[in-house]
Amino acid sequence: MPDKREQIENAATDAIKKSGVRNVSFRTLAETVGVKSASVHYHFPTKSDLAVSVVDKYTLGFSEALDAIDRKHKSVSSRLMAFARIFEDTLANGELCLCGMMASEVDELDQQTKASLQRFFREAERWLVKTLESQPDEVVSPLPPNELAKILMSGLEGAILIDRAADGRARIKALKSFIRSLF
Amino acid sequence: MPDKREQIENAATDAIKKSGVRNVSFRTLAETVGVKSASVHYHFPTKSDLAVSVVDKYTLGFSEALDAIDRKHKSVSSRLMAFARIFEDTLANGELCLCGMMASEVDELDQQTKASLQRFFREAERWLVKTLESQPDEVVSPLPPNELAKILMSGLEGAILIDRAADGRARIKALKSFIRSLF
DNA sequence: GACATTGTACCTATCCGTAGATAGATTGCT
DNA sequence: AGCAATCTATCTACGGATAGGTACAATGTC
Repeated sequence: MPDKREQIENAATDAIKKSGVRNVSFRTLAETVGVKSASVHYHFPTKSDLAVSVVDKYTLGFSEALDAIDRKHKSVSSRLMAFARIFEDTLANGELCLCGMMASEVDELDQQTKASLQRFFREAERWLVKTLESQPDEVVSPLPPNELAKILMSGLEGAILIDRAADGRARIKALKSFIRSLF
Repeated sequence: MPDKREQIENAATDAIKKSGVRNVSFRTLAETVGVKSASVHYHFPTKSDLAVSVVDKYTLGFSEALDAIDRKHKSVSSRLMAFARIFEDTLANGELCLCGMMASEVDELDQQTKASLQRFFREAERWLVKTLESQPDEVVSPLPPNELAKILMSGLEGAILIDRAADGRARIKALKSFIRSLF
């Protein structure tokens, strides 16, 4: 059993992916991990502290997943498909990408949390650009890697957003078709 | 000055586009239009009633905007660019598409509201398919209209979601490049 | 035309639940 | 003894929702 602190972070991550920061309460979080809400405040004095920790941890985990993709897959196309599969799995869990969800709440986030959030998208897109540039001849598209990366990221975030609301997975499938069409 | 009822709907629409249904309160809404919260409950007994009305009204307005596009633009490419511009304008206002925002809250919506929400995406994508099929030779893509429509819709929803969080408009621009690349 | 009835659109006041946050006592490990 | 982690108890705030009342216009009836 990990630290209570870590359990709280994990519970918060799950809850936020399902219904956002606003819907996560210290009380519910506390019940989930079996402590009192005051104890949650001990580890994370304010909700903002919790949000920043959760985003940073998520970004780290995402980054590690990308490293794992680089190790397991060698072609650009299989790397991109593996990238898409991360989103597909998230959708299968009835969740959104944590940062996609929090992006919808950006109006209510403080500067620190927002900065962490922006870092997530920057890093994800940076990996996509790096991947697309690694084998320039492999990709057949008139669009530069820089723009393709943003199209893919936006498309995948939007796909799970809509598919989840529509109780389907037609959009994530379409995004995978799009990736295949690039090769 | 329109009906109070309509004023309430409009105020709710604006507020939801900025920070979601959860963040809209009967009290704030009432203050915005200059009545008491009980009066808002008079027009919309529950929050769900309000949400359904707002989504349906938004869908109607969106549909009318698409009709206007059909009247003003004749080529597929200019129609799609005009479609993208709807999202671009929304982003410029610091807002999300009302239904994109509500899609992120789908866990907390009741069945009626969810059904209305799904109708919005169905209709928007139906227009895209119809538009893409209207001049099959004009579009150069190996992907079927059906999938292209979902890619475009997901991409645009995701683009404004991320761009708003990132204080930029790079992603909506990339989506417009994508549309141009289809011709 | 006059009077009673009903409906519309608001009001004041209040209920009950939940939110984030804090103070201060308690426990338990080293 | 001292520090970390947790507790109990409580505060203030705001949330949706409801009860019950008022003013006034519309409608129906004699």
